[in-house]
Amino acid sequence: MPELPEVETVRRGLIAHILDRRIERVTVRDARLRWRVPKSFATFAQKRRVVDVGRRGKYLIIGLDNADRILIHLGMTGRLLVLDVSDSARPAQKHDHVDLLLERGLLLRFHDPRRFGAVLPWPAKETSHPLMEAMGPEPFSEEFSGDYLFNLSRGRSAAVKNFVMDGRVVVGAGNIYAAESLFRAGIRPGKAAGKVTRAQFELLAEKIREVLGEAIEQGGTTLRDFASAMGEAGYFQQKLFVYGREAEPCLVCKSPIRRVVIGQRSSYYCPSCQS
DNA sequence: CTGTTAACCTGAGTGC
DNA sequence: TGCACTCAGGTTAACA
Repeated sequence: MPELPEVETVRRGLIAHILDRRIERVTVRDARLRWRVPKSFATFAQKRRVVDVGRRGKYLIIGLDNADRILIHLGMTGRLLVLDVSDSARPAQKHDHVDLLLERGLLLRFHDPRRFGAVLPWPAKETSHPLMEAMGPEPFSEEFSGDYLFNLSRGRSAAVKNFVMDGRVVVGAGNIYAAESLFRAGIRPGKAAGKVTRAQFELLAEKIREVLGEAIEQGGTTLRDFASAMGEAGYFQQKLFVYGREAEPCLVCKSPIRRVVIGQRSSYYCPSCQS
């Protein structure tokens, strides 16, 4: 479900609710996520106060008062729900895998039908986390630029769409936003990364930032089940030019949008606007 | 090193 | 209704 804008939307939603609250109790109903939630997790998180809600790529990083951190990844279908215990006190539903009961009657609940997500401890004594070591730059960082993409892509035969979706190249561009960025930059998704010109990468880097930025402003893209922490839908889907629009007319030139599979993922593009 | 593929898992939708 | 099949916002591990 979530690419960078959705994770950022969740992060912003969480800040208002969980910051400065103590974690009273942790319940792990099903530890079988992308990686097992370790047995030690409850002890690790309990009695700690939340002092920060950060993000790196698509990972949420919940900072605790002893400098330990909780890593959360939403995978494809993960959701984090902020529930008011006193008013709803809903019993756990199917796929409600992890609960963090916070002080003053708030419940942070991790729900994930496909279990591609993750909830992991990240102890303070471990400076870097193995899952983040090889991670590429944030799209809004100085480091990320057309030159950066150009230099890194020389000699690479992989499709440019796979290239920008590779988290080691740049974080945050998933299947939707990669397609939308490539459309706005006028580049076909299947084009070899090594054949994309410097000028094209300059435009692409700009469009990636533009698309991600607009999506964050719109509260993310809601296709099936994305909702912010408070259950609000995102609205960026109304601004999608190509994603999920196979055979529909291009919003710019009316040519039918094409769908092709690249790297096992559906890829959408306009054969006339993109070359 | 680069590139490709299978795999992890459940649910929704479609066509017969 | 039921069944078989395809597809889905992510990422890693294993292979060539």
